[in-house]
Order: sequence, then structure tokens, then C-alpha cells
Amino acid sequence: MLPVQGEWFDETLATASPDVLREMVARMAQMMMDAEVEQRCGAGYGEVSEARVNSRNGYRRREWDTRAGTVELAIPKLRTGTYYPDWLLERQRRAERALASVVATSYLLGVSTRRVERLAEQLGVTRLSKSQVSVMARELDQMVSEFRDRPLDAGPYTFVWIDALTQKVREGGRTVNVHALVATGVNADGHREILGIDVVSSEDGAGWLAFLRG
DNA sequence: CTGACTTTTCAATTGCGCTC
DNA sequence: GAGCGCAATTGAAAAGTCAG
Repeated sequence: MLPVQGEWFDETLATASPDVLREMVARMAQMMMDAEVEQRCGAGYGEVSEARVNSRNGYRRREWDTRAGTVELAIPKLRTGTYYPDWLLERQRRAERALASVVATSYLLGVSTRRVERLAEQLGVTRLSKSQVSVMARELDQMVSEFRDRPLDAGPYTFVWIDALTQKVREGGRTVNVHALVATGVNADGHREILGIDVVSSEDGAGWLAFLRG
């Protein structure tokens, strides 16, 4: 996989448009918890089922510090027994990194069920059903699409600049330079706003031009 | 069945006094 | 002043209750 999910990329995305990454991370975390609780209950939300072994019992609010900012999560409670996601424990910083990376990578390279499945495994969430993974991937895909297709400020933008990180990656058996591009603008309110993100290889001149036009 | 709210429990943290 | 032990305080999670 392309090395675009590094610190630089995550932080550029997080600081220039904090809400984007934060919202996506929050939604993914929320879906991950819901899926886990469904597994624990043996039945879906509101579903009447013979297989049900537990019921939900509201939510408890908790703040989760991530590099994208503080995310407020609603942790589902259970009627009998308890539920607390392991990956939310303070020590599990890798979980937050994995989540942010998957969200960022999904934006650039597309959402895949395999990527979501692997993320769940990294967070220690096993036994996710194929349909749950599929639903999560579809939700993430929708969030990405919404961000990509969102209307930009009516403008004008006081400043517009393009930031790029170049990495060498192996592609088709040889090493080529790949650029992760982030177009940032300062809108009328003086806030930084991400206008577009893309990854192009050094040989892909058309990619650069397409990005600049976009 | 679920969510909101309250009460209880428990662990972590803080503050204070005592001894060396 | 440094180190230690203990009690008081605080915050978060679990458990319980009630209404929709």
C-alpha cells in the first residue's frame, strides 16, 4: 500500500480542516462499537431474535483524545454485564493511529471492505460479520464522497497553496516517486480549508494537471 | 427494547500529617 | 526537605429504575 498514511498527511488533514478527519474517525469508532455490541447481544438494534442474549441500555458519553482533536463518543451500555471497548483504553494509542490512517487512506485510495476488516482486527474486534463490514465500508465511502463533492466556499480565497510529500514506492517492480498533494485555501473567515487531496506519481504529468484544474 | 437518569461501587488522585 | 502512610476527594464505570 502507498505510504501516504504517515504523520505528515494525518496532521495536515487534521490541522487544516480539523472537522473532516475528526468526524470520520468519530463515525468509524461509533460504528465499530455498535458492531461489537450487536455481536455481544447476538441481535441487531431493536431486532427481536431467538439468538438475542443481551440488550442495549443507552449510552455513556466519553471524550477520546486523538491527533485529529478530541472526539466525543457515545459508548453503548448493556442491560446485563458490561461493554467497554478495549481499544479505547489510554494505552492503546495504536488504535487511534490505525483508525486515523484507515480513514485517510480510504479517502485517497478508496474504501474497501478488506481495509475495514483489517482495521477491526487491529482494534481487536474479531468476529465481525461480512454484512457489518460491508455496511461500515459503505458508510465510510459515503462520508468520503460527501467530503469530496461538498460545495466549496463561495470564495474568494485569500490564499491558496499546495503542499506535497514525496515518497519513493515500488510500483510494478520498479521504484518511482509518488506525491501526496493537499490543496489548501484560506476562506473568507480566515480559516484554512482543504480544497482537495490526491496522490500522483512523478511520471503522471496528467495527474498533476488534473489535480490543479480540479 | 431502548434511552435517560439516578444511585452505588471502586480505583485513582490529592492533601495532610508524621517520622527521619 | 524528603519519604512514607493514610484518609478524603474525585471521576468513571456498573447497576438499578422508570418512561416511551
